[in-house]
Amino acid sequence: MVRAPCCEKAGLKKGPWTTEEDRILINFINQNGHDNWRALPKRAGLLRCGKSCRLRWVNYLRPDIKRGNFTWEEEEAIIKLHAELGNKWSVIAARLPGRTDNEIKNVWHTHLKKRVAGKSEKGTVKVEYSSESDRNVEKYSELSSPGNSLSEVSSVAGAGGDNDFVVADLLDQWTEMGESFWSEVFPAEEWSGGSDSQLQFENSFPAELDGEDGNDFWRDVFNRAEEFTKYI
DNA sequence: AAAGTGGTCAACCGCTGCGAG
DNA sequence: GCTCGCAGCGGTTGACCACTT
Repeated sequence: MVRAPCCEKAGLKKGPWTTEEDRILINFINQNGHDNWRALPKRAGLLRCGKSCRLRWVNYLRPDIKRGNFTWEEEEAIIKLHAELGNKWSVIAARLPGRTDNEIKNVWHTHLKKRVAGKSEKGTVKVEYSSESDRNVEKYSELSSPGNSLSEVSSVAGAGGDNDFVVADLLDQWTEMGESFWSEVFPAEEWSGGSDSQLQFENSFPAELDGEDGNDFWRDVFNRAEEFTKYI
């Protein structure tokens, strides 16, 4: 038996949403919720299929969506999570509050994939750094790329004898942080900021990892990563 | 200034998993 | 246990924009 299409094709609008349609959808969901996407467009008076409405809401209109460029931390988180989970965009998105699976998928295909591929090509890549901190950032990111997943880094570096403690310490701290950080639920309002959203992200790290300026943990990781790279 | 090229991102398509009957 | 309908997911497309030649 052939399943009926998700919506009748005739009479339903496709393509970019207008501001008027957005307004109607937002108003309707604010008043009635979205318990039934299929019935929603009819009830709201929209000439769209339920799928289209859902997508528009989830990826664009939801109030807790964090707009703007991805921060470096977010990009590195995506790289790390992708190395662990593969193309499970919705799972990755669930761990990056305010970001959508579609957005993450796009950013992966547009730049992160190339970044990772470039690094794994020969192990090292010529990169021009605008500052010393950028250089630390690059070194740190090498540790978490798919070519150097944490488990692989561990096994490779683990043969280093006396230097094991450096690796183990770094990984322990990262793992500890990872478990609590990624599973922690952040209130949506903390993520719905405007131009200062990066600051909000930085300030959202668990308190135990947070230093005087909120970035001591990351700085420590970068410094340790730099030290770590001497041994590999 | 115009044409060509590449990057970005919103949106669509088709498939899958799951719950209800 | 089976079928159906639905929401959700990941892959892909295409329009738009910026940059280069």
